[in-house]
Order: sequence, then C-alpha cells, then structure tokens
Amino acid sequence: MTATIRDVARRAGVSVATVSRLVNGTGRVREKTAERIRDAISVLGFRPNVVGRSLKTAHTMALGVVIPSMSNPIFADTVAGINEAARSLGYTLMFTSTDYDAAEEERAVSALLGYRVDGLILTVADPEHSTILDALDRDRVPYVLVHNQPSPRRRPTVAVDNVAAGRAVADALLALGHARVGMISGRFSASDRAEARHRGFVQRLAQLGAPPPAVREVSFLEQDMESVLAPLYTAGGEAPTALFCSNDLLAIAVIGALSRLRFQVPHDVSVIGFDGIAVGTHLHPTLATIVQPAREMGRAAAVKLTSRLAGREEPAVTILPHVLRLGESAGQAARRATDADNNLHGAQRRTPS
Amino acid sequence: MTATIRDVARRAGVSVATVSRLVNGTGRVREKTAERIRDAISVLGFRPNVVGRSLKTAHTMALGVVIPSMSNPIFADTVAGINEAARSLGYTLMFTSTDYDAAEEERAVSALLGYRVDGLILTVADPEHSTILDALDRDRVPYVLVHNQPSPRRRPTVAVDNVAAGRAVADALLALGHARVGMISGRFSASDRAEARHRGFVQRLAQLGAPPPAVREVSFLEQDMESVLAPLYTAGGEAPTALFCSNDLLAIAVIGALSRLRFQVPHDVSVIGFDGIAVGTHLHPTLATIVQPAREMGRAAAVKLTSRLAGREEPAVTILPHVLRLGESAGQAARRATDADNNLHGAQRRTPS
DNA sequence: AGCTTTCACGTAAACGTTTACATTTTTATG
DNA sequence: CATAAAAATGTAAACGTTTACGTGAAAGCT
Repeated sequence: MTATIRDVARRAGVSVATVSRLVNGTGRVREKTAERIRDAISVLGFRPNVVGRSLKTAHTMALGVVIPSMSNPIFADTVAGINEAARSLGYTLMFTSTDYDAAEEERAVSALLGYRVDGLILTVADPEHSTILDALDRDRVPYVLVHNQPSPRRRPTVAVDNVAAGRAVADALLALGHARVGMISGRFSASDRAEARHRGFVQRLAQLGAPPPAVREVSFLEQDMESVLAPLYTAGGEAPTALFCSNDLLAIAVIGALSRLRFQVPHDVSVIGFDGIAVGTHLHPTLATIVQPAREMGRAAAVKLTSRLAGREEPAVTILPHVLRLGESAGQAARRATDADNNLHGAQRRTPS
Repeated sequence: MTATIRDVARRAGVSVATVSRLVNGTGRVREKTAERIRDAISVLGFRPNVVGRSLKTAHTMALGVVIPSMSNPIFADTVAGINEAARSLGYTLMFTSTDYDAAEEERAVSALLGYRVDGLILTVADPEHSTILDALDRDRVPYVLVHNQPSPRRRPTVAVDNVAAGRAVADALLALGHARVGMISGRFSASDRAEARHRGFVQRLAQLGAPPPAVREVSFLEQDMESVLAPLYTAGGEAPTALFCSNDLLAIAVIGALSRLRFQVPHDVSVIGFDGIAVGTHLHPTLATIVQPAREMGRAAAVKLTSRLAGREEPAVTILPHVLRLGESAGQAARRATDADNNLHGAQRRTPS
C-alpha cells in the first residue's frame, strides 16, 4: 500500500541504510545519490513509518496527557500550552480526559503506557495516595504533574502555590470586611488542589482570628447548586457574606444559583473563584478570582518533561505566580454593625421552596 | 527493561505464540497454562507493546484529531465527545490544535500520518480547496470532518446545517423588528462554517427584502474589537441595530467592546452568537445564540469514523440539529419609526476617540 | 608507489509483536 | 486399545525501521 523505505531504496538503486541515513540526517551521503533518493521519496510519497522506527529506537516521540476534564477552560488552556511546546519540540500528544473518574485515570495511563509514550503529563485526583504515580516511579516512567499541589515527596510538578493563594483569598475577603465566609469546593478526594486552597484559606482565617468558614464539598459536575446553597442561607443570621469557590466554573454556577435564590452578588454575598478563565472578565458582575497562567503552565510542563527525557537536570517543582484579580463579584461586606442590622437585608432574601 | 512477551513465555515455560493467544483471546489455551502465563504476566508486570503489535497488525487503534483551537469551548466539547466515544471503542487519541494556522494543519496531519493513525477527525479551514483532504482521499486515509460545512463533494462530515442556521438568525432578527443588521465574522478563509452562516444569513435577508448586512471579517483571535466596531457606528444613522457574530467567543468580545463604546446590549444593539457554549447562559445579558450539540457531534464523528474503519457503510454526512436559543442579548429593535426618531438614542452613544 | 585515512555505501541483525503452519498432546470413537 | 479427530502448543517469518560493522573506492601523505 504505502511505500516503505525498501521501495525507496530499490527505486533509487541504493540500500535501505543509505535512505535511512539521508532521511534522518545521520551519516553522509553523496549529493548525487541524495538527489536520486529524494526523487524516489517524492514520487512514491514515502513517509517514514514512525511505528517501525519507534520499535527500533525505543522511543516514540509521543507524550501522554491525562487531565480531568476538557470542558474546564483551565485544562483546555493547559493542553493548548502543552500542545504548543510539544509541537515545537517535535513531540506529538496522546490525549485522554477522565471526567474526574479515578478509575478512568488508571485505564488511561495504562493505555498510554501500552503505546510506550516517552513520558506523561498529568493532573491526578490525589498525588499523595496515587497507586498510579507509585507505579510510574517504580517503573521509572518519566512524568510531570501539572496543577497538582506539590508535596514533600517532590514529585515533578508545575503548579501555582494553591495554599498561598487560599490565604490570599482569605486576606482579600477579610479586607473587604467579611466576617462570616464560606467555601464551596469540589470534592477534596477528587482534587488535591481544592484541598490545598481550602487549607490555606482556613489557616489564614484562623490566624487572623476569624471564625472558621462553612464548607460545602460538591461534585465538580454539580447540577443543582441551589440545593447546596439554600441550607446555608436558611439558618438564622449565620449565613456567610462571602463565598470562596474552588474553581471558576463552580463560582459561575454559584453566582447563578444565588441569583435564582434572589441574592445579589456582590451586594448580598460576594463570590470569588479560582483559575482566572477568560470568560470571567466578561461576566456581570466580572468574576473575582485567582488567576493561574494556564497556558504557560502547560508549556512549562512540556518543557520540564522533555528536558528530563533529554537527561537534563531540572528542578523537580516549578511554582508559577498566581495573581488575585478582584472582579466585581467580590465587594465590601454588607454594612456590618449589630447582628440585627444584618437582618435588614432579609427582605431581599427568600427561603427557597 | 520492561518485560516482553518473550520474558513472559520463558517464565511460564511456553512459547510466545501461546502467550499472544492468551493475551488477545485469539485461539484456545488450557486453563492450567493460562494460569501460569497470567502469573508470569503479573509478576513481570508485562504490558503488551502496542508499537510492536501495530507494526505487525498494520493498525494502531489510534485516531488523529486536528482542530483549530483548544481555547474555544465548542472544540473542547467536541474533543470531549470524541474522547468519550473513542475510549469506549478501544481507541486512543493523538491530538493537535493548529491555532487557526493553515500551514500548521498540514504539518499536524502529516505528523499524525507518520504515526499511522487508523483515521482522522478534523476541522479544517476550507474543505473545498484543501490539498490536505485531497491527499487523504488519494491515499485512502479514512477521515471524517466535524463542524465543517458539508458540500456537494459529500466528504464524510458531522455538522449542523450552518446555512439554515444563518437563515434562522436572519428570521429571528427580522422578527424582532431589526431593519439594519450586521455581521461580525471570523475570516471566511479560515472558517468555511462562518462563510456558510453568512451565506444563509444574507440569503434570507435578501429573500425578505431587507437591506444587505454590513459585514466585517475579523481574526478569530482579534484583540481590539472596539476598532472594528467603532467605524460601523460613527457613520450617520445607518448603523446596524443588531449584530450576528459567527461564534460565541466573538459575540462575547463584541458585547464587551460595545459596552466600552457605551452602547447597551440589547437596548441599543442586539447581539446573537453561534455555538451555544455553556458560559453564554451565565453572561449578563445571557447570550442569544444558535446552539450546536458539540459533545454529541464529537461522539458521532468518532462513531462514524470507526464504523468506516470496521468496513460498515455509513451515510457520508450527518447533520445534527441546532437550536436557536434566544437569550437576553437579542431584543426588540429600538422603537422604529422615522429615521429622525432613531437619533433620539444618539445621546447614549458616544463617538469613540 | 605504497600506505593510511576518510568517505560512501551495503549487509544483516535487531526491536516486540502476530499468525500461518507444523507438531504434539489430549480426547473421543469404535 | 488403536486410531482418528480435536485441542493445545510450538516454530519461524514477517511488519518497517535503525545501526553496528564491514567493504571498496577515493584521497592524502611520505
């Protein structure tokens, strides 16, 4: 069917070795023969079979990518960055998204390993207790984590400092005068970074003597945010005036739910997200958030991985800077004074059915 | 390093053929030997090398995916759908995004072909005049287009009827009383679907006796939408009261730019997008749009492709239904009457610097 | 001229599978 | 129990490359 190196060799009247040398630029070949070979290649439409090559060379020039979800722009952007860097380094991507399913994580990695990708870039649910990662370490499969929270084990990682960012959110909210705050987070078991953000948040709150936040863990695919929020806001005057959401998608859903519950953002409750996805700036109110340099993180991950593949020494963990973007969704806490005063806003609220 | 089928065979005291048969479930093997082999496999951590297998079997169980951009949720969702279907069919994805660069399209396909993917799923700039597609046809490489506008050549495609959708937008806008409309579109040369949407739009406008729309082609990555829009709105009373944008991302940018130009959407100008990306419903005003079933389209494309690979006959083109979602960004045209009347709103507008 | 290098190229053995075909073992049959 | 049929397994050749090694020719040197 499609031409092989043998066909080319025959037509050019040389041996396959010479063709291989020309194609790969390894070893010299006389200009005259080179021309004959090039001719043969173009008339036969020869395209080197990478799988044959890979079998022999024991590397595939393919990188495996495993992320939780394609539908979250933060990951899409990360992949875009990986793609960009990988391409320019001559690598191709093999890709899977797991839809936040831990079992699927394992299947995906296993499949990729079957293809003998040269390395993996992944965002896993819980790197601390990951049998997958343990297996990769054992088998000496090169990988780098992206977005996962770096831990004492110092697995190769590109991330932001989620804990510090969580603290920053606490600072910001307190500075805006919020006394009672809450957090709506994706399941910690499905996201170590959500857990890290929470940890920083709670820690700083405690440090500054604020009461601990109400925390609600939800599925990353939560459909019915109203049912999650309603209970928080039916209890007496203790409802949080600001909500930290572990990612922007959640924050957007929360803002929608709040509005259906007849709360105004930020007047009644402030909301701050995490990620800094592009659409956040187009929302109304614009979304307050911690922005991560997603595309850059992807690039950095690809570069780190390929550097390791090339045997270059690389720092295990790269922390990229995050920045707090104070959008309109986070505002001053409602005029605080007495508890009674808080109830003045009660009229605007409605106990959900 | 990692165990081969030979190692397994040796340890189990059988031949490689038997191991292969067991692993692939082809041919029978006595339960007793099967057990020995399974043991050997698990202690050696044997994982069949797909590249060796691919070389022999001449198929890779890998599908190539080439799309313009990862950062547009419509494509991200499509890829999610492809991923989902491919996975359940036992295929793995090799992935590239081109960032709307036609040259990159070619490189990407070429790379993928080098890996001998079993087939390709792609969204190209211009399927009608695509040397890439011609080459694929010539070399009998199975592929299916997704999102591209089906043409008389009936290349395998999964799409919505962009022309009909364009007409639907014209109908909707006219029904809302808009007399002068415009279109902000990604470059036709970079997107046949934008061109198709435009075609339907213009066609229906003409059919109904409305004046032809002002059309502005912009880059899909346009940063400065204000400079694009400003000229449209400095000319006398001829400015469009409604803008059809060839995709939602553009529509969002347009709404932002309009607001910076001190126009209110939809009061001063209505905006309607295309794609139906999820965030549209969270915007304020919510985004009027044509919604495409992106994830489903991805799934359908993967299914169509793999069916063809399996030799099953499949209709060449699959048209999935789109639906018009009339969000808040499209409203009644400003009270029309005399031309003079239109100028009443002039006070709210400001000629940009 | 004789010698050593260097250059250009060819030969053939891998790489890890699958799979026709051959061979052995087991089972069924009379 | 002999034998035929069926079942289980083995042998070895491919698949398309790369690459160590070998060889002949040309070039440089004394």
